[in-house]
Amino acid sequence: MGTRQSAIIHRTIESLAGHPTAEDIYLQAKGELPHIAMGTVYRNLNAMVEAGEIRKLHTPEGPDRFDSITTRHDHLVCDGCGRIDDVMVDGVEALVEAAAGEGYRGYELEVHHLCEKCRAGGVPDRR
Amino acid sequence: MGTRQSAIIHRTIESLAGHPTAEDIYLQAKGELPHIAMGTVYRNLNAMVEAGEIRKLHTPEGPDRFDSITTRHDHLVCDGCGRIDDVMVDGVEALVEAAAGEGYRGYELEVHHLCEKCRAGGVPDRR
DNA sequence: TTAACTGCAAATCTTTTGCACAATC
DNA sequence: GATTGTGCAAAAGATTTGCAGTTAA
Repeated sequence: MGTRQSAIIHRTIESLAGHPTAEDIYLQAKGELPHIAMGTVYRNLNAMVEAGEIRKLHTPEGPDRFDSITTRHDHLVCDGCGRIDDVMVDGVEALVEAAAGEGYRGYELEVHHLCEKCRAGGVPDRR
Repeated sequence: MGTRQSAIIHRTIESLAGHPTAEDIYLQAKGELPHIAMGTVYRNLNAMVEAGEIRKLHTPEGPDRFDSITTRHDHLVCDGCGRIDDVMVDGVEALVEAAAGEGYRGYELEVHHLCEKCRAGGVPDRR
């Protein structure tokens, strides 16, 4: 079932907490398979997104991030350090569905805040 | 008050309906000022975003888009053709605020659907 | 005149792709 | 043996940036 690289990439994205970038995954995988190529990582990641196994997140600045949790959840983005946490905002779906009408397919909700660390450290927010 | 280019860029983004890309704005502005440079467009656009005069939208594929409407509103994205419309989903803010806690700064809600045209035309959705 | 802004082109960064070779079925 | 996937390197796409020259205050 699949190649060595594919297995490693699957395993890696599961093991990496948070929302790793393709490069995070690449570097991690390189530890196990030093000749693995960036292109291979992207190809596999994209295939997994296509298959609905993982999600791709687009960030304001910097590279895309990948999310191995595919159950319904939202994201809490720190405008200071860029850190992304998972969060659940209940009750949104009904509102959205009503507004979208026919053809509705889903939604993405991004909550912005300044995390505790950034508030404490006086980190200037980036937007 | 500002340069000729800045004025044109301001005017252009106001006049362009929808959610134009930097290139859309560049091409339009070129009509008035044939030597205007892409870098100038980006620099001005970024300054306007910084100043809170416009918003920047990140799209899954393709370049960023700019939105001259800064009042609270959400986006309805067609997964078929990529078209972005404005939409209002009321009642979300209270839910989000409660979930975010201290440090809350705002949210972005993207509703995905297949627009009428794409449903009729049998356009395969892109995600 | 000084400071801010522009045009141009090159650089950067992220992601994709062509192709010859290797691994899998 | 045929197909599918990989490594490598080059290409592509979007955005930023250095710098010399221009424009605005």
